[in-house]
Amino acid sequence: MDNNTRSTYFTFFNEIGIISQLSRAVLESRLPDGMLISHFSVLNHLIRVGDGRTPQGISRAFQVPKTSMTHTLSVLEKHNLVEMKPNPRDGRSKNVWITEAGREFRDRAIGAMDPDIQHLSAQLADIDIAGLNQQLASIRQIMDRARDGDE
Amino acid sequence: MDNNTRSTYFTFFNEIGIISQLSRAVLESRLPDGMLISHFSVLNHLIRVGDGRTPQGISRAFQVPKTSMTHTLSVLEKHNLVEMKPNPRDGRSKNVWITEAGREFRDRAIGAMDPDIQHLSAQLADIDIAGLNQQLASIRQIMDRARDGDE
DNA sequence: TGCTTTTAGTACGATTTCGTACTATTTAGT
DNA sequence: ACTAAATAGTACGAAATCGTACTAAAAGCA
Repeated sequence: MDNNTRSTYFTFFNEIGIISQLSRAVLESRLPDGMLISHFSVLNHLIRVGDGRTPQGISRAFQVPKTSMTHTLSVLEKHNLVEMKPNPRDGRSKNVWITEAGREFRDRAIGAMDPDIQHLSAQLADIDIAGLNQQLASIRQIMDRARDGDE
Repeated sequence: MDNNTRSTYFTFFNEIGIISQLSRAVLESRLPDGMLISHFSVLNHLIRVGDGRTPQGISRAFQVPKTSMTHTLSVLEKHNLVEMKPNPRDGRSKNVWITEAGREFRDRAIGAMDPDIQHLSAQLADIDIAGLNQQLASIRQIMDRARDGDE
C-alpha cells in the first residue's frame, strides 16, 4: 500500500484522537464530581438520536461491550437521569428514557463549557469549523457504514 | 454566547469524538490479545516525539493521571516493549526507552490496519485528508497551548 | 408446532483507570 | 546552608470497563 496514503490517514486519526482527548479533558473538568464522560455521552446520545433506545442499541452506537453499558445505565438510573422501562415489543429488552433531570444535567454540562468554547473560538477565528463539520460528518457516516458491513 | 457558535463547536467535538471512537475500535480489533489502545498509544507517542521521556511527561501528554501511566508502563515493561532507566538528571525520576521489540510491535500494529485504511481510502477519495490534517493540527496546537496556560 | 439459533440483558471475576496518601528528591527562598 | 514548597513516582483502595458464562425471550426453520 502507498506509503503516503498510510501516513496521511495515520496522521489524520492521530490528530483526531488528540483533539478528542483534549476536548474530553475539558468537558470532564466541567462535570460535577462523580460524573464521567461516559455518563454525559449517553445522555447526549439519547437527546441527539432520540430516547426510547435499547441498552444494546446504545452500546453498539458507542462500540462498547453491553456489560459496560449495563453498568453506565445503572449509574444514570441511580441518579434518576434515565428511566428503564420494559420494551413492549420484546420481552428480553428494555427501553431507556431520559428524565427531565437528565435533560437539565446535559444542558447544564454543555453550558458549563461556554467559557472554554468562547476562549477557543476567539483563537480559531480563521478556521471554518462549520465547513470541517460537513467533511467530518461525511467521514463519520462512511466509517459507520463500513462498520455495519463488517458485523 | 452565540447559540450558533456553541452548537457549531459542540457538533465539531461530537464528530471528532465519534470518529476517534470508530478508529480506536478498528485499531483495537487489530491488536493482539491482551494489548490495549493505551499500550499502543504510548509506544506510538515515544516514536512520534522521541523516547527517553519521563512517565510524568507522558501522562501529561495524554492527559491521564500519573498513576494510570505507571500502570500502563509497568505492563509495557513486563512485555519488554519499553525499558525504564533512572533519570541521570533527576533522582526522583525515570526515563522511558522503547525497545526494539516495542518498535516492531508498533510497526506491526500499524501494518495490520492497512486493509482497513485501504478500504476506507477508496470510499473517501473525494475528501482531502491531507488538507484536513493541516487544519486539525492547527486546532490541536491551539488547544494544547490553551491547556498549558490553564495549568 | 417443535427445535435450533440468535439476541437482550445480567452476574461475576479480571483488568484498567483513577483519586488519595505517602516517600524521596529537587527547587525556591532566605 | 537551611527550610519550605513543589515535583516524580508508587502503594493502595474504589470505580469503571471488559470478557466469559449464564438465563430468558425472540426469530428462523423443518
